Amino acid sequence: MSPCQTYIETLRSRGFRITPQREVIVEAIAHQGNHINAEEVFARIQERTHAVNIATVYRTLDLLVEQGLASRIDLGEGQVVYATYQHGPHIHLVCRQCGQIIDADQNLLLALNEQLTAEYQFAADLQHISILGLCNDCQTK
Amino acid sequence: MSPCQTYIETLRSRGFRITPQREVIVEAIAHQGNHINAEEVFARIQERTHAVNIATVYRTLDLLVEQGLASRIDLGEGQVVYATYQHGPHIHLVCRQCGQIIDADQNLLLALNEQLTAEYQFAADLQHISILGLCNDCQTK
DNA sequence: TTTACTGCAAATAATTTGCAAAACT
DNA sequence: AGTTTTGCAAATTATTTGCAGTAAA
Repeated sequence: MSPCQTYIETLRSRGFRITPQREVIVEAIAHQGNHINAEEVFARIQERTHAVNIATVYRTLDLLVEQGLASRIDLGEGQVVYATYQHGPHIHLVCRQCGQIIDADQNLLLALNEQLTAEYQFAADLQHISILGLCNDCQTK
Repeated sequence: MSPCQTYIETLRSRGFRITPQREVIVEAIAHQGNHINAEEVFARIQERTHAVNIATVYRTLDLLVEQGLASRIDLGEGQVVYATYQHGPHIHLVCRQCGQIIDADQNLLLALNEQLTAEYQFAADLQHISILGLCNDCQTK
């Protein structure tokens, strides 16, 4: 079963109705291996059909996040992106200059996470970590 | 010389004009030892005088950030706060549930920062780091 | 048939901007 | 005096919401 079918079946099994809109939205986010924002999901769907409204895109993305099938990542500077859980956890390195997003291995966070737990009793949401800074190219400019 | 006088003098020495608005805004952000958002700066000033407009608050906060006297920290979930540099660098642990912000020692980041530099050539902006998660109280609820 | 879901357009919230008037230096 | 800065109100952007109609189950 393809990943998007799995998401659809999970929603159905939890009593949600499967509409054509939900199907194309799930397909759009699941096919994008990477993070994608709501407007991009909308634009991608519009290329083929105008049968989905932007409000429905937002509502469906919210549903996926609520149901634990996707995560919403706030990159800072007003950028919010979504990704399904098949796109595993990692650190988002966001370049303040060019906007590029580098995905870094989340293993780098293991030590930090342990310390946050031990010293601050804080359960960091590793799925959502993003760090602002300058990428290699933008440092020299 | 008090910290806010230092900020004012720095601005003056760089050729910016010192208006009463800028003085009260600098005072508001410098007195708050902690981070504060634009609306809070505005509200705090309004308690005494109505002589400052919200647009001016935003413009002055931007100026302080541009001039390297304060930092803008995007906490995620649409929350943006400001703090002067006398409030040193640290990690902001933001509770997704209750909104509480815990300031963690940035020394925890030193190892991570080295790895980001070595493996990704990424210069993380340590002044601006915030991590979403659940605080101790909200974990048990 | 029932009631969840969608489309539409209006509401919201936080921030930004254009422009003429006010005020630092 | 000359230019920077401010106030005001309108624009912007991303997202949310109310409500009546549509369509899954």
